[in-house]
Amino acid sequence: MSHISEPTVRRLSNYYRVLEEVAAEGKRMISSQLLAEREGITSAQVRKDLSAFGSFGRRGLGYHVEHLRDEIRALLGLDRRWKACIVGAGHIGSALVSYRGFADQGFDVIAVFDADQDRVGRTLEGLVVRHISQLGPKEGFEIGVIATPVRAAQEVADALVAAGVQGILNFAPRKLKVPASITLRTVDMTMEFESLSYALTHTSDSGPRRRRSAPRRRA
Amino acid sequence: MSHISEPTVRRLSNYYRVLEEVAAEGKRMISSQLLAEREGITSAQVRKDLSAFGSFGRRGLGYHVEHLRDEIRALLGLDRRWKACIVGAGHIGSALVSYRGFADQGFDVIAVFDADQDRVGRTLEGLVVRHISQLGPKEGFEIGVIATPVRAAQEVADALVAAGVQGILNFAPRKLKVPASITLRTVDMTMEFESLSYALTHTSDSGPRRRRSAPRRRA
DNA sequence: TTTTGTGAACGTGTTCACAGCG
DNA sequence: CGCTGTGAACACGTTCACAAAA
Repeated sequence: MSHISEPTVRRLSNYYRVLEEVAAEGKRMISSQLLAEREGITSAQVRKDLSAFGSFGRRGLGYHVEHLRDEIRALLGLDRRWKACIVGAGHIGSALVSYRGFADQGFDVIAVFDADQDRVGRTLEGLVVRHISQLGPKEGFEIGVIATPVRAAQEVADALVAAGVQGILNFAPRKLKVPASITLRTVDMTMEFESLSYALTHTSDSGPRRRRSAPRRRA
Repeated sequence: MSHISEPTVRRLSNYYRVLEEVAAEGKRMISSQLLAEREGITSAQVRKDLSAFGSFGRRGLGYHVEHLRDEIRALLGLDRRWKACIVGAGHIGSALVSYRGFADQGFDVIAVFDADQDRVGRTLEGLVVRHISQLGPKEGFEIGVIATPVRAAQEVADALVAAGVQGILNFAPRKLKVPASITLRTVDMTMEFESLSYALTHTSDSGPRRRRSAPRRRA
């Protein structure tokens, strides 16, 4: 199974959700063609992705829905739970603590930290917000979630690494530096806003109006 | 400037943030090399990206920080404001209404909708939550943000399109169908969780433990 | 016949390396 | 000399097309 590309893992995530739906609909088998249609991709892509992990299908029949779903669940590591903490009890941090999807995917949020004394001591979903200085290796956090303002993000990342986490989910719009042994995923909403803004500016109405002078051509 | 790839636009977003920082530090010029280092990419990538839009640099000197920052701001369409509404006043929706980054990037959230009568009438950041049935074309929303549970997402997307939005920012973990003329960007946290879970499962400790029986080889 | 699994062909995005210009 | 702008080379991911299996 050598090396798996990032896009493949992301699509695996999608297949998993589709398979859950299809299983709920009671379908027993599904072809790569049908899976592909739900995702808006080609059937060859689906087969390539899946074949990177093994031979899950049966020629002439397709894939067994529940079996494939369970295989993918295991591949994604969703058949176990992770001990997670959230740093930052502001708007986003609070929303994340309450977010059902976290628990559903196997993330147990067992602590919330913040640097602001006004927030320390408050209760969020049954968890008392603790001061960031209490973040340490004793509680065995495996995953840390960064939901702080940008300026604090790198410092918090360092603290999480020192506390022994293996993975970090970063919601601050900044590229963070972590040791190679730590897995980092960043959810950068700012980038999505700007990508949307770009697309809206450069489609339909009036096009990419050039400010000042005439359009230059390259030599 | 023909066609610009999605990755290029995303990096433009990053360059913009770096340039804001560098400008604040008082630096006048910056080379593609230095810009690249901050992003962890190659200098050739930076030059290729920028040259797709014009010749912003000076050979032997580099790029003028403030000038380049302003050019990119205009390219991303950040030199204007967008009228936006948020649908879903739950945890995530509430967090987004309060999110500073929205306003900073030129998004003016001027309305919040929800389907739940218990939430309708509440106030979020000075905005009264209104019932989803009031979502219509009269207020001239240009961008709609979906912050509802998955099951409502497609229906809300349809309603936003009917209300005349040009772009949709979707926070529900589902691939939505919208007309080709509408720009859709999805922030799928679930996918990031799962990608993180995958990475953690397949690195370091014990590797990708195979459940049941021996690994099959392909024929 | 249907549909998978996969080598080969293709296309797209990244990196190299250097000509060109300040 | 320093650094940009860019064609050419390269790497990587997607799609094609078909042999193999049910």
